Formats: sequence, C-alpha cells, structure tokens
Amino acid sequence: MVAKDSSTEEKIKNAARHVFHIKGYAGTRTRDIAEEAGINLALLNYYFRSKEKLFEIVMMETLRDFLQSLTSVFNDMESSFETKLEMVVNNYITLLVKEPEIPLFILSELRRNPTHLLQKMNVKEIIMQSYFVKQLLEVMEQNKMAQKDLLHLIINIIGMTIFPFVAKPIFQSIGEISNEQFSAMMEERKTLIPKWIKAILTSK
Amino acid sequence: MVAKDSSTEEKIKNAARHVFHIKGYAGTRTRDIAEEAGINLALLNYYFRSKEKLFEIVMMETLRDFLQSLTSVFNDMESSFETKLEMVVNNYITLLVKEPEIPLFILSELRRNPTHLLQKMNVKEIIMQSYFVKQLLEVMEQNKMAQKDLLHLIINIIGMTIFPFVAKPIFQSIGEISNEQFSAMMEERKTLIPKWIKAILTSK
DNA sequence: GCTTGATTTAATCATTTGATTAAATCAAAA
DNA sequence: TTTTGATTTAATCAAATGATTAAATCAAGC
Repeated sequence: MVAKDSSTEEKIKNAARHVFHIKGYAGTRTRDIAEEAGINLALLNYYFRSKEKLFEIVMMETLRDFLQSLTSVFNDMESSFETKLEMVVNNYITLLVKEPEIPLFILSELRRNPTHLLQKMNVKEIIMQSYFVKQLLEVMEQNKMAQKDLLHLIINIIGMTIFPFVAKPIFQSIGEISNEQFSAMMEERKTLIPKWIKAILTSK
Repeated sequence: MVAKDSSTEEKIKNAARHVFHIKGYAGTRTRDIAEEAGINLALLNYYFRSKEKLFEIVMMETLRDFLQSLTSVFNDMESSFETKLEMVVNNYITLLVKEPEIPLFILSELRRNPTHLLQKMNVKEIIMQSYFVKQLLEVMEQNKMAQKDLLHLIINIIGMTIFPFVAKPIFQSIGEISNEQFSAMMEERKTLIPKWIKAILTSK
C-alpha cells in the first residue's frame, strides 16, 4: 500500500486541481490532466469515471478550503472584532499567496454553473449569523453608521483582500511585478487592510 | 446598403461579444455565436475567417471600451483630484452596470493568454504618468503617507469599484439579491467609494 | 426579364476530445 | 512457481466542433 499523498488517485486529483484552477473547466482537456499526473487517460476515467465527476470533486474541495478561512475564525466568542478582522485577512492572504489562482477559478466556474452549490454550503448563514458580523454591527452603531452599509463593508473587506489575486495576471502583464514583489505587497496588506477598514468605520 | 448596426458583420460581432463575454473563449462554440446572431456557421467564417480572429476583435474592442473610462478622465488639467476620483468611479460603475460581465471576462482571458496585449496598450504609462496619479501623490504627501503605498491605493480604488461586479454571480447565488438591488447598491457606491478613499488617505 | 456580384445556406471534412475496451503488466498470496 | 486481483496501457470509438466548399438565393443595375 502506498502513502495516501502519492497514491495514484491522489496524484490524479492533485493534477486535476492544478490544471482546472489554471485553465477552467472548458479550457481543460482530460489529456492535460493525465499528462500532468504522469498517467494514462484511461486510468483517469477508471478512477473518476468522467471529467465532470472529477471536476465536481475538485470544485467541492476548493470551496471547502476557501470557506475554511472564514469559518475557523468567525464564531470565536473570545476574540475582539479587530482581532477577527486581522485573522480573516491573514488567513486568506496566507492561503492565496500559496494558491493565487483560487479566486478567479471559483468566480469563473460559479458563474458558468447556475448550480446552487453555494446555497447548499450555507455561505450566507455562515456570514450573516456569525459572531463577527454581530460585532461589526456593534462597531457600526458606535460610529453611527447606517445598517444598510453592512453589505458595502463586507464587500470592501473581501474585495481588498481578494481582488489583488484576481487582478494579479493584469499586474504581471502590465508591469514589472515579480511573484516575490507581489507576495511582499500582500504581506503588507495583512496589516494595512484592517487599518483601512477601521479608517472607513470611524470616518464620516 | 443596411445601417451599420444591423449589418450582418455587426450582428455577428455583437453576438460574439455577448457569448464570449459570458462563456469565455474556451467555453464558446462558434455555433453558439452563429445562432445568437441568427445566421449560419459558414457565414461567420466567411466574415471573420476563424474563431480566433473574431475573438481578438472582440477582446480589443472590449479593452478599448474599458480603458476609455480611465483615459477620458485621467489627464484633465482643470479638475481636482476629488473630482477625477468621482468621475472615474462614476464612469466605471455606469459602464459596468450595463455590461457587468466585462471584468470577469477580461481577467479570465488575459490570464489564459500570455500575450502582451496590455503592454501594447501602454496601460502602465496611461496610469502612472497621468495627471491623476500626480495629484494623488500630492495628497499622499500632504497626509504624510509613504510613496510605496501608491500601488495599494490604486488597487483599492479599482478593487472597490470593480470587485463587486466580479463577485456578482456569487451574491446572486448566495443571497436574494436581484439585479435591481445590485444596481442600486452600485449607485450608492458612486458616492461612497470616493468618501472611503478619502478616509483612508486622511487616516493614520 | 436578365445578368452579375454579393449574401446565405446545406452538406461535408478533418481534428479534437471524452470515454471505453480488451489485453498486458505487476505485486502479493498461496 | 503459480494464481489471483489490482493496476496500467495501447488502441479505438463516437460525438463535438472548427472550418471549407459548392450550390442556392437575393438584390441591384441594365
């Protein structure tokens, strides 16, 4: 018996994850995945039956990993709002510096597929009923901000954190920004984003 | 002679723009485009020679439209920094409320294609040597912000404006956000984003 | 009405690509 | 060594898809 990570099944799944993340569902050929995994096309179908099935697995696992950065922090009753904000931003940037293709992959593929995968995953409840949002609403109240701005704020937090990864190909195409420079910039944002959000909250 | 807009060539191009924007290059079949345009597949190739050529035209025109929102504002010598900021945000949101698929389309396709289309379009120079950035740097100096934060600020402006459109499919998939509600929210952001940016600039 | 060139179509081709099959290989147990 | 089941491969199939071709249709000018 071979170790889990190097088992053929795992090798194929990792290759699929890699190729799907970069090329998307439509742009990926099963032969690409087989080659990346160092195996034959038939074997891929032997293990996963079809491109579609393999994709679903990759998609589910990617979403799970991605949501993990939220759920692991959001409902801690001990930590302050500020701490949670720092931790969420930290978690996401750390994850995405390692796998920068994830956001564009998720956004593109969820768009293509009108399946209600996200509804099934209860993302809205995870966010809106979290202790984090409760604390955020308190801070907003203290600063006399309108409740309807809650959505704006959440978008800003997520956007400031994730958008740079979505636009990364653009930066690299436009300017002389290396992977290292980009990662360094994202490290800076770990502390900058919470500051900016606080500035927004206490302004007006 | 038929009017330009309803000419067959234009009909095909519009159909191509629509389908490519939604499904991307790999996900689009030339037959989809032909059907959308209400014409036959052969005619498409008669006019545009190949899927690739047709795509290039769509991509170029989409990028041109998109950059127009920047260039039309950036080098006006009369308007203040605040005014320019408002106008850029306004232009983008107005354009993207009409065509919300553009950002995800551009981001996905530029990623797929290592062509240096953007370099050719001189985007970096358009931005960095613009009068807008000069004014932005002055404001940063007044508020004793480090110059290296310029990139962060530009990302924040663009991100706050564009990210909601990129994530729109998610919102609609997660929650009960209608197209109208989304558009209304983006209208609010036309005035909110400049405020937030100012809050960030004057904080710390 | 006829001619001519532009426009449009149906039919077909060649390649790509997802999937299957039957056979070969290999490793472990008897 | 032989047997047995799991793993792997080469070969092939069928459908999808980009592209071409030759013929039909149509509109304008004579």
